[in-house]
Amino acid sequence: MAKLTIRDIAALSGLSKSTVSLVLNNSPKVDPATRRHVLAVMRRHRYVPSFAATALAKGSTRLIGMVVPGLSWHMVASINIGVAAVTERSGFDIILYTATNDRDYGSLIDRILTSSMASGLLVVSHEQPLEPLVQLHEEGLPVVLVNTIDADVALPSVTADNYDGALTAMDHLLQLGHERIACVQGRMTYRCCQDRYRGYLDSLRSAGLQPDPELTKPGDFLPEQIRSRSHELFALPADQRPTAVFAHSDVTAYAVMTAAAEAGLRVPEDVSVIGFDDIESAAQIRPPLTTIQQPFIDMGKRAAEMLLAEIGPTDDSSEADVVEPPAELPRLVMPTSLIVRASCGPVPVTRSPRGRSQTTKA
Amino acid sequence: MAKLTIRDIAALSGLSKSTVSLVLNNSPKVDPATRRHVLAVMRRHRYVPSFAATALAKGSTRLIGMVVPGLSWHMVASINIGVAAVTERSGFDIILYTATNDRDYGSLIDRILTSSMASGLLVVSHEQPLEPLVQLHEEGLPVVLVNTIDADVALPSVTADNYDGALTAMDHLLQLGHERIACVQGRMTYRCCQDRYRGYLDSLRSAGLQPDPELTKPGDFLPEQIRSRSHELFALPADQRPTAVFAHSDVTAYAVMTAAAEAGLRVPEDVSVIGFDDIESAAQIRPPLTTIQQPFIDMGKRAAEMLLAEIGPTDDSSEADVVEPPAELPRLVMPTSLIVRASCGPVPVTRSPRGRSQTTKA
DNA sequence: ACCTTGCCTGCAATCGGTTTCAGTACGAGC
DNA sequence: GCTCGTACTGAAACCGATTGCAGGCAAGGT
Repeated sequence: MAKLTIRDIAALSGLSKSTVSLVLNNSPKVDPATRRHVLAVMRRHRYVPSFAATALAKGSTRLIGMVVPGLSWHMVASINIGVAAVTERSGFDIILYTATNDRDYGSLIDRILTSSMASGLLVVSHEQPLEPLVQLHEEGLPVVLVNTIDADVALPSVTADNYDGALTAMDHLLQLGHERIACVQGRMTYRCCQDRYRGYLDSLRSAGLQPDPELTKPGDFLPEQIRSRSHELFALPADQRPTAVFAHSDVTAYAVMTAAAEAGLRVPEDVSVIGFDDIESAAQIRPPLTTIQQPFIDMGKRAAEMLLAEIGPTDDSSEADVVEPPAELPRLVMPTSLIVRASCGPVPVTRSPRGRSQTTKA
Repeated sequence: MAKLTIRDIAALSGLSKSTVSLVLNNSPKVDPATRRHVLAVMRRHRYVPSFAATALAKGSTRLIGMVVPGLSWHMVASINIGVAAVTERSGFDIILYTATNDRDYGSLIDRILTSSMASGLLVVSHEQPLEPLVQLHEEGLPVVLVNTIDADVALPSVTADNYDGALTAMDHLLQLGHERIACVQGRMTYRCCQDRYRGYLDSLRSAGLQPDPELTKPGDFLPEQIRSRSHELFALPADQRPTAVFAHSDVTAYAVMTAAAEAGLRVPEDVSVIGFDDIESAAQIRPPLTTIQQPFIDMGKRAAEMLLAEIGPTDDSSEADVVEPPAELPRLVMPTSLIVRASCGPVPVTRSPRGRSQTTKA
């Protein structure tokens, strides 16, 4: 009943505290037979070393903090799968910080890191200022940003190649013959959305097309707003109306498709829609959504690996000029991939009868 | 640079270790002025007491474990919002356990609880055997089940009233005049799905209708399977085809609607579909889904509150016959609510031209 | 018979707090 | 001038591990 301590295990197995501790720490200086015996005793009595005591003595908790903007996004759920797979394998556990609106990040980070509650921090899609993190990182605290939304900060990060993804999406539409391609943006304060929009613009321009400001609509990931702005798009006279829409996310694409249906337009016959993310339901809706897949699970894995690598070597390297990582900040940019389903088709034949010349491809 | 300790703060503020500790623990025995001074010194030097040391000394981590089956479900995300709101307010943090396929639950639970890493456990929609948890709970370890899928176990729990929700859903359909109502089931090993099915059957029977086994289809929450089984439903001859479908979840309802569209049936004109959950996109799809809302956020809150209540009173009550909670296991069953949108309509008039006699309504 | 080597013991310090307790300094109240 | 209460001190024990070190004991090599 009363919690067992290492001392009890020592007594029960007829050995000394030191030896038991050595067993716990996989020291090679213990006879294999003895080790087995001790482990058997532990198992029999369901002994598990005190987490707090171990943490205090070792100076490390084997806990990593994960800050997320909420769990409801596909992205977060997927990243977590990757992270969990890696941390679990390495015997780390995850402290979850759901970043609600009003939380005070400064003190949160202090709580986690300064109290050495967590050995490292994984920050997913953070909307808050990152300066405090940069400072802590310079002081030697492992931090990795996943899917960061900020412009370049001096922190290791793992992101998807949003710019290239946008290029790929646009390429797909261009190859189908579309020229009047609209863009329904996500939250433009996010780096990823800026990148996607940059890709949109560059792609048009390098195809010799002039981006039409009329065809760019803010959406901010809000279904209602997306729908009403899409209606503006579809209400345009036929020769100005877009034949395709590049949506900054899959749920944005859903809303665009809904608006299209409400406007009496069929997807993909009248208008093509391409999304971004490849969320689970993308394959299930009607029509199945063509989209750009982001490798979230892998991003989670890689991020966790990077973090563990940063943590690993020196468990508490408060000694010795710690400043080794100026070498080069690891910044992983992972490739996206085009998933072709059924929401994009060739440009409607009835439209644009005048001499469309296929612009030369790069 | 080197981490500050309570001893440093004592020196810096010209006081003793004891006093500083008293300040940290909000003891009333410290002069308010002194307290302010100490706090100022702490803030100035960004001191945060060591998590491990505090945990060791106090015998409690203020960490609660949350075991979830994955983050990708709406349910889990919502429950977490509620849980986080409560724990955050009480200064607890959450250790997240994503229950992947192969994880060894026994050892996991030992790690968390026996090592007193977490002061309590919140188990969300658990598919694993619960006996070890029951045992630990009897030994005095706080556990609360949220949205449990098991039959009654001797553990405190918070669930939605799935049976009543099913009744409400069916009532809605019955009132619209439907009599041939199909049921596309979820994972029938889950308690919640059993309850929903029970509600379906009871509702039919109490309306004087004979449940038609032909109209019950397993779905197991798998979109592909749901679609193909729904096709069987819609391929039935017109007089045997269901005029309404009660789907065991919203995503199930989506798949049913997709199948309907593929079969050339319109929702709700030709067939009504009602879901269960009220996930975010339910209002966004076409047609907006009528569904039964589960109060997940509140469930999370209540569960967290129950858990904290169990933890709260006695921080480390290893003394004194701990066995107080046999009194009554708190089992909270929370009401669901019908959200009427547009996916359900009156029974089609064109159908059943031959002498369908409207059975007497209750 | 001597020296290694391998395995283990016991003791003690350490991690950074909490908590208790006897004791002190100081000002107020009588 | 005495007592009392308040606010604080300093020392010490404690939480349950890790780690280092001196030393013991037995088996094995030479």
